Parts: sequence; C-alpha cells; structure tokens
Amino acid sequence: MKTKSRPPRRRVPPQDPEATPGERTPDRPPPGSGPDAAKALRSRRARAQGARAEGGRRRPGPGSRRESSVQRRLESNERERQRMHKLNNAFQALREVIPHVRADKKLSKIETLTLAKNYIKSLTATILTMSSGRLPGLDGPVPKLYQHCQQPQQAARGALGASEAPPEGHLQKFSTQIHSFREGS
DNA sequence: TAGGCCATCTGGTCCT
DNA sequence: AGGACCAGATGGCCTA
Repeated sequence: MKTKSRPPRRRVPPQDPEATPGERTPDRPPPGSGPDAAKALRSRRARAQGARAEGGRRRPGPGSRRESSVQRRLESNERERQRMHKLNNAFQALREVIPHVRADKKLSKIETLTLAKNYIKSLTATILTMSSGRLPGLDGPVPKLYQHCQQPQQAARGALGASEAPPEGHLQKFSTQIHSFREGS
C-alpha cells in the first residue's frame, strides 16, 4: 500500500468536455454477472464509444496534441475499467466461498468484506481451539494466530467469542452474525 | 421519493 | 514515462 496522507482533493471539471462522467453510460445494466451482463456491457460500451465519437464537439485534427491526450485518457479509462472488473471478479470469487443465507440476494461489497473477515476470524479461532494453539505440520505454537485472537478488538466488535469457547461455538456465532447481517440489524 | 449500491470518469500520487 | 492505484464526483438503477 501507499502513503495514506494525501491532501484533500478538490473535484475539478473534466478536462475533456465531451461529456460529464455519468452522462456517458446512460444505460448501465443491473448488477450481476454472466453472459447476458457481459453482452449488455459490451453493447453499452460500444454505444458510449460511438456517442463520444459523434459528440457535438469538433474532433481534434490528426496528430494534434489534444487528440493524443484524449487518446491517452481513453486508454487510461479502459485500463481503469479493466482493473475494476478484476476487482469485481475477486469480490465475486470471495462471495462464492463465504457461507451466507439468502443466496438469492447478492452480498454487497461491504457485506462481503465484513463477512469474510469474520469468517476468517471464526475459522482461525476454531483451528486454534482444536489444535491448542498448534497447527498440524508445524512444530511450534502459532504465535501470530494466537496473538491475533488475543487482540481485544475481537471482544469489542462482538462477532466472535473468546478462544475458550468450544470449537463449534465460533462457527455458531459466525452463523448467527450472518443472519443478523442479512436482517439488517 | 430517499437512500443504498454501483459503474464509470477523472486527476493526483506512487511505483517500476 | 507510463501504468497501477486511489479516492472524489456523478448519475443510473433498485428497493423500502
């Protein structure tokens, strides 16, 4: 990660005035994935691209500095889109491995992250309890895992119990949390 | 209709 | 220098 101390930024109007951000994608498909979503995305992007090309503004002449800077911006946008798609794919992969109720409703990103964190913590606590602080294949104790589970934050956040709880207790608590999460409490 | 969630654009910053 | 990463802004869609 990088340094977090950035000066506050001020939103400036787009340098390329062909359109403002939201106007470029007027028909975004509903959230979801699959071939239909992908197809809709492609056609939407093609239309957006066309709309940009036909915009009421005069296109810069070939080889102009403005054209190359617009071109760089478009390429940058595309890379950013790809990056976000990869990020979303990772979110989807994470959703698929987190047990949760109401599978018909897609977990939001924040729900996915929160449940994943608590799921990991519950599994960690369970493993520690079952192995008495040791993991199979390791000679010594597992200081990092142990220290992690000793952190006071776990009690403060209330999601998971102390490491003395019976093994099934951790997952039981996680399960309870999943339900309360989905109920919006 | 308000609020939540999201995709996208954008410019600044960091890294290679 | 160029790409990756990040966060703010914006507007669309959906649901209660």
